[in-house]
Order: sequence, then structure tokens, then C-alpha cells
Amino acid sequence: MRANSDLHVCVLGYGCRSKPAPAPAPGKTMKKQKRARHPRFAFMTKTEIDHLEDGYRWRKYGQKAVKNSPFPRSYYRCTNNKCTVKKRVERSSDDPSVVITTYEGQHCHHTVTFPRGAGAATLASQMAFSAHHHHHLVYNDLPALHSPTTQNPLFSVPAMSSSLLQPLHCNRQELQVASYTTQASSISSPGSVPAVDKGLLDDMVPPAMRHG
DNA sequence: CGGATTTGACCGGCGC
DNA sequence: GCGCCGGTCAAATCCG
Repeated sequence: MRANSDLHVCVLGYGCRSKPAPAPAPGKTMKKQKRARHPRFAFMTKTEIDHLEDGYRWRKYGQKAVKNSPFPRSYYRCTNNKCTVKKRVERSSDDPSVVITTYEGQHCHHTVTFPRGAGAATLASQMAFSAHHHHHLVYNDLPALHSPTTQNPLFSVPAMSSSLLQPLHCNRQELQVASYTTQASSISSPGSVPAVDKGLLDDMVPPAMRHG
């Protein structure tokens, strides 16, 4: 059962930790890089589903109770062994119906299965990744995730266009309908955030998807 | 039986 | 220096 009745996505932003990556201290198993250098971005999804399907396969590798939230935070890693993308999933303490998903890194492969019910997650993630590619959106770091009222969302997706729920049938025009340019410009102060243009759209839509 | 999930322990960063 | 906290590991467990 997919509770996709009220899917609402807000891309919060992305950024790289500005902290210098320290030399890997002599730990027991080289504890990876403590400070990730990968681009990160987070978006909020108003959904009852904890783990949104975004077209990629994720393996859960941890779960922790976090200080600011009564809900645990889950840690996922892309199951593709060549892909180091990670994501964190947690519920907003302010609004339990809102799931905050934080992606870290970029997929080096396409989706294994195109999402059906939760296209917003994929769309938002691809938008943000694409935005990173195009240097359209630059955040120093993530804004306060736990303060949805003061955040500065880049995109807002109040309602999932039915076209987005048609996997493999999304063509350029359909996606353009859902490119949220007007939403983004109305939410953000003029000029601060460039609208999602066709170039961006072009980048976020895999070639295989375009001929619909 | 293989892959995914759970869960407690461990480690490092950071603030005090 | 110490304690808190977030992030990751890895063994155990679950599930198809």
C-alpha cells in the first residue's frame, strides 16, 4: 500500500562540508572519511512512507535515535558496490508526517527501477543533483532541517502531477509541466534561485526517458 | 541459502 | 580532558 495521497516535497538545499577532511586517523578499519566531501542535499517529503522508493536500491546499515527528534534516523547505502551514495531518513520532529531525506554523494549509475509511487523523491533528488552539476544552486550547507518554518526551500511540489506517476512515459513536456519553476520563483526571493530551466531538465532526464 | 534488516558496540569530532 | 552525540561497523537475525 502506497500512501501517496499527499506527497509534498521540499528540496532544502545541498552543500559540501567546508571542513577540511582530516587525514584518516589510525583507526581500526579506516573509518571512512568522517567528514563527507560529497555533495549533500536534503528534501522534505510529506508522506507516511518512511523509506521512499526513488528508483535505487538501498541497504539499511544503521539506525540511531537522534537528539532533536523522537523518531529514529535511518542510514541507507546504495546497494550498487560502485556507488557510494548514502542517504539518511528521519521524520521531522515538528511534523511527524514529514520525512526528511538527506542524500550524500552522487549515483554513478541510473536507477535500477523507475519509481512508481514516489516519483517526487526521485525527481527532487535528480533535480538537486542536476542543479549541482549546473552550479545553479549553491548552499554552504544544509539549512536547519528541524525548522521547516524558517527554511528556504528551493522547490516545492504541492501535488504530484499524474504524469510523474507514469513511469517510462514521462516525456520532456510532461516533466516540464512539473518543473516547478513558478513555485520556486514564488517561494524564493527573486533572483536568489534561478529557475529550473530546460537545460537542467535536460540533465535530469535520462535520455532513455525522453522519447516517450 | 542469499540478501536485507536489526541492533548494540565502537569510534571520532566537537563543545564545554 | 571529558562527556555527548552522530555516524558506521558487524554479528545476529529475519525473510523470501
